[in-house]
Amino acid sequence: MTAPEPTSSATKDPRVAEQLALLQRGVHDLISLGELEASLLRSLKTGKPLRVKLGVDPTSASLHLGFTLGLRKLRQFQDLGHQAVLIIGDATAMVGDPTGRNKARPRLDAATVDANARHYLDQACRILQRDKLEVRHNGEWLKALDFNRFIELASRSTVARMLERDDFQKRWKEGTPIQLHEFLYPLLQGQDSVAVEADVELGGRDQLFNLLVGRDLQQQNGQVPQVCMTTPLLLGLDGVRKMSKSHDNHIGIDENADEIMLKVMRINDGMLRDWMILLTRFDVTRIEQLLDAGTNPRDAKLELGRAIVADYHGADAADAAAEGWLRRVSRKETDESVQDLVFPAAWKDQDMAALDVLMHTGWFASKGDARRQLEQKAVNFGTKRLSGHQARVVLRGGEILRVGRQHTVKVAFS
RNA sequence: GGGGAGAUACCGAAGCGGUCAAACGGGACAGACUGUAAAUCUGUUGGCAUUAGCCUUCGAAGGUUCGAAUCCUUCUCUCCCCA
Repeated sequence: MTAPEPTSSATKDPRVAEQLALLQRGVHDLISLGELEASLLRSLKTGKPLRVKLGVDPTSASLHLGFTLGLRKLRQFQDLGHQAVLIIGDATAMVGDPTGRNKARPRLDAATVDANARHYLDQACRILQRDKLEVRHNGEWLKALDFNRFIELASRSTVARMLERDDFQKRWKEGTPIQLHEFLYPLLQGQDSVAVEADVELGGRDQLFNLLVGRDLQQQNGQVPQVCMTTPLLLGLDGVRKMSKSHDNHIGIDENADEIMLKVMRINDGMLRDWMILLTRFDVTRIEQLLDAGTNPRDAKLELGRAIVADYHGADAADAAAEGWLRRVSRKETDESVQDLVFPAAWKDQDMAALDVLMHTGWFASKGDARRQLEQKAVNFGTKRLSGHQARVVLRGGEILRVGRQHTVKVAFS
């Protein structure tokens, strides 16, 4: 995390200073501060809002918190009266951004991209102000590139320049294939900046290279090169790697309130500061207070979870989720809000093999899997802990069935 | 165009004719411990079966053999070196 740099002494206008203070929070790279100041000042003088671009490739069906850093930053620009331009990379999604990959992204077909794009936009608008948002699909101009223009674009960079990149270099050394079209990706993204005449482009820190290409292309097209602003990479739930679907360490913004709360509570304490800076509007004093040795990290985390849930489900849901977590996880109380799981009516009051009951839940990939849970004393039924794969139970209705930390339901009948 | 190397379970990686459902590490899951975590310790980690055991898996398809992840043939994909 980069601490906010002091704004340069050249800043005379207090309104610019104010905008900068907000915009610099949770920013990793800023190319450059001076240019951003100048742009903000120019915008104030002319009354023309800055065009701030953020590109997302609809490569999967849903967004996770990692993606929201850029969206949140974009929202800040919106709040300051600037023009947010969200690029849906329907064309680039089919190329596949090589950034940070250790292998080529699978290329997607048009129908999938299309479906994803719609869903993305929906989710992005939970953070952005929809009515003030300009949404563009880059297929609009990229798919219209003719052969000459395309070759010209490809001539704007060199193989050596591409190979300088960490991700490519790693793949090269490891002997993982790099496909030719992957080299084109940064150029295409840069072309987007030209097409929408971006003043500022946002992206994750691993996108810096791509963002910088945009500057070059704009300059070659007689435009003022965009300011590049990157957000840090949000660490995933494992606390080691960046949040990513493929690492399965993500929190999806369409997950329900309790799930989000549960996951937030399980991040390790060391990640608290970053997450609060990046995912909440807590001011600095608040954050310091929550991180103070006198505060139980659990309570700080609960605040964080509440703030995150509130963004996507509202304040009431956030309070309920926090309460629920305290009851269920912290105090291990069973409560009324546990969901019913319906069993066949014929099973009522019957002496059953616990194994069959577990298989009915659909939580386990195989009987062996369920058997293991029983052997490992992971299964609680009512007030009893079951033990051994031959355990038997009698379902009467209303009992709480809990397996490990993941699953809790209340027994019901059809 | 020429020469070499390789494809093993979720991932990395051993194994090179039987003792292989396949070492080891990571991940994941469970239990103990805790402030929710993390760390640590313990256990589990193809399917079916109460045990014995049976079934399916080692890039794909064929073949050799009593027996193949291990040998042969063809195919697919990848990497490296030289042009």
